Amino acid sequence: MDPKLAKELDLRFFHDRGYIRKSCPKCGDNYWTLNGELDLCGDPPCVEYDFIGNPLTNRPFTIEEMREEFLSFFESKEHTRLDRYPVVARWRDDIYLTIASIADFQPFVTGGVIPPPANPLVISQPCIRLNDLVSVGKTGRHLTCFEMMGHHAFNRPDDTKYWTEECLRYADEFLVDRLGFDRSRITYKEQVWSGGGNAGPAVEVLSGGLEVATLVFMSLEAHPKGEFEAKGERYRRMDLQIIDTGWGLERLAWASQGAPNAYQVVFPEIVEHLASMTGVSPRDQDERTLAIMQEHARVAGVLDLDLKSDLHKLRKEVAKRLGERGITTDADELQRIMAPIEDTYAVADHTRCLAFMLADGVVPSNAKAGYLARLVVRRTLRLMEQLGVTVSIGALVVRQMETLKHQFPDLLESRSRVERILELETLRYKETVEKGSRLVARMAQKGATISEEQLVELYDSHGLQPDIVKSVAEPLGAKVDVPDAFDALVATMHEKEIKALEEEARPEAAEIPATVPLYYDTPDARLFEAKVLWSEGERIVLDRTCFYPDGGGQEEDTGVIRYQGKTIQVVDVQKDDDGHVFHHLEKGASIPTGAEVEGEVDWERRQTHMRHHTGVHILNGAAREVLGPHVWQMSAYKCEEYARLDISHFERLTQEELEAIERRANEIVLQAHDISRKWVPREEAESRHGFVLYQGGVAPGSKIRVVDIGGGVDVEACGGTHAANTAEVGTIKVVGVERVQDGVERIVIKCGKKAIDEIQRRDRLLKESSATLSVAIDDLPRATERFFEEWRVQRKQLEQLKKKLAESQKGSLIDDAEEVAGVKVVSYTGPDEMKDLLGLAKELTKNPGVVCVLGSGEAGSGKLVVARSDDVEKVNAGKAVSEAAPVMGGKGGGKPQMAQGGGPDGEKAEAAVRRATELVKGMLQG
RNA sequence: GGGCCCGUAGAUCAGUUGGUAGAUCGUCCGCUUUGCAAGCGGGAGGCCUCGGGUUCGAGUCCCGACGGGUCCA
Repeated sequence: MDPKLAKELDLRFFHDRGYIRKSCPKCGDNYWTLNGELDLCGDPPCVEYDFIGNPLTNRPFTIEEMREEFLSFFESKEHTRLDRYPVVARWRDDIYLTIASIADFQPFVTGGVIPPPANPLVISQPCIRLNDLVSVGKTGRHLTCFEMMGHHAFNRPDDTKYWTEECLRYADEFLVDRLGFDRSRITYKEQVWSGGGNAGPAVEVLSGGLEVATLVFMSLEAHPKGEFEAKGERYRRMDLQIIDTGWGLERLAWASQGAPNAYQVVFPEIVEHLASMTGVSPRDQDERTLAIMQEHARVAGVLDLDLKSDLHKLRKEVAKRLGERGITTDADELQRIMAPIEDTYAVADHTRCLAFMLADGVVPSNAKAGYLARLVVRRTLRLMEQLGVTVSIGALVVRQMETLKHQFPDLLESRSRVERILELETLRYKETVEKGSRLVARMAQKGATISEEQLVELYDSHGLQPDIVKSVAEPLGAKVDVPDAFDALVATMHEKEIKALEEEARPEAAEIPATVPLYYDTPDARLFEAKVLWSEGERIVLDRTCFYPDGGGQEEDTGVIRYQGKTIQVVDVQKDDDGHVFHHLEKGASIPTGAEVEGEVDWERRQTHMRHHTGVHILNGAAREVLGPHVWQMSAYKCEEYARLDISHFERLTQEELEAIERRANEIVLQAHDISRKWVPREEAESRHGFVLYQGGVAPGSKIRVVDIGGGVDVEACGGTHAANTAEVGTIKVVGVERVQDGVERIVIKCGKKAIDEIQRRDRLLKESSATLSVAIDDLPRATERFFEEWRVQRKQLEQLKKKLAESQKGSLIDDAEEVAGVKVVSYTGPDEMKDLLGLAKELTKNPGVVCVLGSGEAGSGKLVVARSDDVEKVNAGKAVSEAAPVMGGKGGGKPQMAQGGGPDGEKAEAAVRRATELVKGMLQG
């Protein structure tokens, strides 16, 4: 640790109260304690839990009590209490899920871009971390979904709240005076924290072997020449000094109860509920089992094993440790006792995780954040199967919501949607397993073993876990070898996929001032005068411009720039991160720096873009109204020809839903709502509209441009060009839907004139079709159906007629055939199709002793078929065709019994037949 | 955002250097049986997802679209 950072943790708090600074002989970290006899630092794996059966507090707290205790304590210290943020980090583009309380305030508050919503503040933030998914239920402390309680202070040079000394005093007062912790059982361990480009000294608060809090003093930012060093990176002091604390709500409550694991404390109700169905209650067990469970908890918590690949190792290790404590057992017994209990805990945990994820609007999918939800759903379903839990996963998740309703009443609002989603997900999962099982069954019947390679393919392409494969294949008598490190195997396979993305080179123009965008303040201006600030080749930067650069899913404006009487086309407009707008001129053109120019935007194109962009916002608002608040813009694109909007939704849009959305969107157009487009401080916009603002992604900066249609019909942070009133959009016509990925529907629209063009085009198509069929447009569906049906029947009849024809031809052809070496050689040239020739050939060669050479020719295409009865082994049809087809300028081939060929010179078909016949005769005689 | 797999009869799936599309189940008809389960015989049912390309010839090879599945970040 950088000594300069360690010095910042050399606090009066420690010295005044008689703490001793020690170094842990096991991990080498420094820590502070009042207990002079203490040796190890108090952090697992250096020590084991000693609070199990020996609570750290003077009374047990439930989760609710502990949360309230914490929040109200810091309220009494002038902190403002905040409501939770969603577990889906909509305000971030670097993470999908909220993983810490500080994540709520990154990057804008922590980056000093906007002021915090309150200062100092306190919050209990539900967080989701899926990294340790496999450990959940087994270690006693891992949870996918937990509440991180945090008190945060944001100190600026001119406005300081509090720093290290106060932070430690608060911790001491809260733990000792409020909760009744024993001071001598608390150690404070010195750490360096870093993440997301920031760093700072930190203090881990440990007691009873449990880390109950981390106090981070975020005060550094990454800088190559910084004076501080942390974990190999250089950092320098930043203006903002942030108190970032994370207190584990579940851990505190757990420690206060001295329970064997966190799960019984966090969701006692749901665990009991599950136990009542499976008969595996963690409480209701015989003495020995209880003892095993208790010891298991103590030991499992500190073992740092890779559970993914080596659960068996954990069991063996625990069995060994239990032996040292006088309980004789082995890995198999442990597995038998612990697995159902661990699975029960995992189900309890996962369903709570899903309650938050789904309520906050995650739509399960095969990609992105939705994939994480599906992953958890499928894991849970599998565990439920193993446990024999028969209720639906939806019922369990709703039950979780019920138990959480006092603290988080909003969860239940989405109840019906969540139930529907989980119903669909359960169906999908079952289908995947069924389909996969059939596949495995087929593999298993054929061969003896299912290879490693096949296992990986089954998992990777068909979503089948090796244990499912095993359970299907082994009863069928096949062998399945599951490698120990299966997950690692899959991971290495995927490593090869990583490809470097090519960055598009952008010109450097950082030395000049940013271009003033005129398209925001005067959106109706199409003509402007400006000065060239920078010029290189065909690219120029102006001091101001009406040209909208490519961005926000909206294509750039085009138009012309006039200079010295010349009119130069602007073919592309791009913006860099520093606000320079680059105008790309037509090929070969250039304008020198310093020149005064006049620009004119192609107004037709711009207006179309505006209609399409506003149209997309309206469509988004309409979709949210029709389908629900889980609908979220996943991506959007607007160009001159069309616009498209990708939205999250859990099933395919039906025609009815699509029409309802289209109808509502056009209603909004007709209602002629005014559209306000204003730059608003970010925090103000967020507090007024919430994170729905960030439909189109998170915009940077302290001020964001809020596009508000009709005072709330749709409100988004957006930098695009928009109409002033919805009526200007004209018409919104949905022209297509597709499914981009599971849970994401793409709606393609055309607006205004483009909508009319499209409607007219479709009208023309209908008219053409109806004219061809000579029916009225209204009768088209029925008529096409009838025609298609007739065509099908007639095609069938034709086939049968041809077959009969071939039969009747057969007799005369055989009669006329030349006989060579006891074999009848049929030679024929007609006007037939290839298929008919083949049919005839088949008919002719049914009887033994026949060879036929059939041809047909028309201008541009000649065909040749040679076939023989099975017994005429001397003749090789393939050879005859391949040698005769060149007569028609073509090629051919096939099997010895039957071959076909052809060529472009159709008029020479007869010659080809003659040639082939000669060849056949030669074979018969030779 | 990236990778992999799939699309053939109502269903589940075969389809072999590219050479006239098959099986099983279901369905329909007949026979057998007191009836059921079933058995035997026979039949119907296919724009091989669509559009391009290569080829004398494509279900099969190549490209694209559409529809599904799955894994990873």
